[in-house]
Amino acid sequence: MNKEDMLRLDSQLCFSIYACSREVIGLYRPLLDALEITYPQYLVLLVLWEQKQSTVKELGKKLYLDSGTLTPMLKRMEANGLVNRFRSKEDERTVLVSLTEKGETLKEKAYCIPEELIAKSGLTVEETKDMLRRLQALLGQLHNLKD
Amino acid sequence: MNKEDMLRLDSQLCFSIYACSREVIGLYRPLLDALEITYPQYLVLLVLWEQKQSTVKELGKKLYLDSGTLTPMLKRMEANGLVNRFRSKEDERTVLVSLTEKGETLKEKAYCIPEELIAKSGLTVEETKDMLRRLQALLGQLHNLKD
DNA sequence: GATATTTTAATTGTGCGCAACTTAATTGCC
DNA sequence: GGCAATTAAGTTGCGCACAATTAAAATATC
Repeated sequence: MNKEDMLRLDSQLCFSIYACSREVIGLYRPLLDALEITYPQYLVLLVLWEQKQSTVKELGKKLYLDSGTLTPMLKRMEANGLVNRFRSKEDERTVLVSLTEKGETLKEKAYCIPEELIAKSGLTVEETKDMLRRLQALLGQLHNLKD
Repeated sequence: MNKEDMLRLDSQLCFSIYACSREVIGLYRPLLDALEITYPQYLVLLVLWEQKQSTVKELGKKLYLDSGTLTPMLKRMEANGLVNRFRSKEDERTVLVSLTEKGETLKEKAYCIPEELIAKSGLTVEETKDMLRRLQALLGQLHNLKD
């Protein structure tokens, strides 16, 4: 395979990966619009619906985002009444993030999102789980490559 | 599967898809930094290296980007001396984008990108092609879902 | 126990991504 | 030909991403 073909292959891969993630976000958008949240905000809420409270650092680790992204985003979410932010008493450096009543309640409306998307995609739950497994394997590989 | 488990599955999928595309871009970043271009600019150049000239509309179709994203990006690339932009004579609405000498030359430096990444990933060319096929199939499915 | 190092958020600045809107050219239709 | 509808870019405004820097608290080292 010559270098011209290699570059063409790279180009197709770059296009596909880029477009895929944006298509997925585009699928969620109308559903998330109904909850008046964005996709990254949905990710934060998904974490908080699981564990009620988190720190900025922990959110960053789970979502692969840094404070430069999270701080303004969490401030917007606070302004929209979804979360509370306050400094930890034990360690004044860390900021704790928790759900408000409104943020908690939003979970009820969110249950329909995976249901609608799975229905729309025509995938079975097992097929979806399999896709997840492959994605997570890929993510693990990618993460290790950075060494 | 109850709705709680469905939401958990959705959450893992959302995290994985989001993180994957950002990890990939992160892999390219150091290589693209050397060329002083960003990932989306690399995508534009990949198109122009293939066909020398394109329109904003055509670029948007290939990269799934609209003029609100492309116009300022192409202006930055023009300011960096990578591309020329000019209105078509036949149809004054359309803007043609072509490579400058500098943009053309950059291709030589870009050949090493797919080589380095394939080497780093440990994948064979065949495995990479297979991954591309699966990605393109997924992209096609996703695109059809919007109906 | 004072000082250097590390850790955690916040801030600043640049570049997308996209919705909504505007402007200007072209096409359709009568 | 004249006018409405369509099409292609551009503009505006907001929300991420992320690099680089700063500020403040905690920890390590001596």
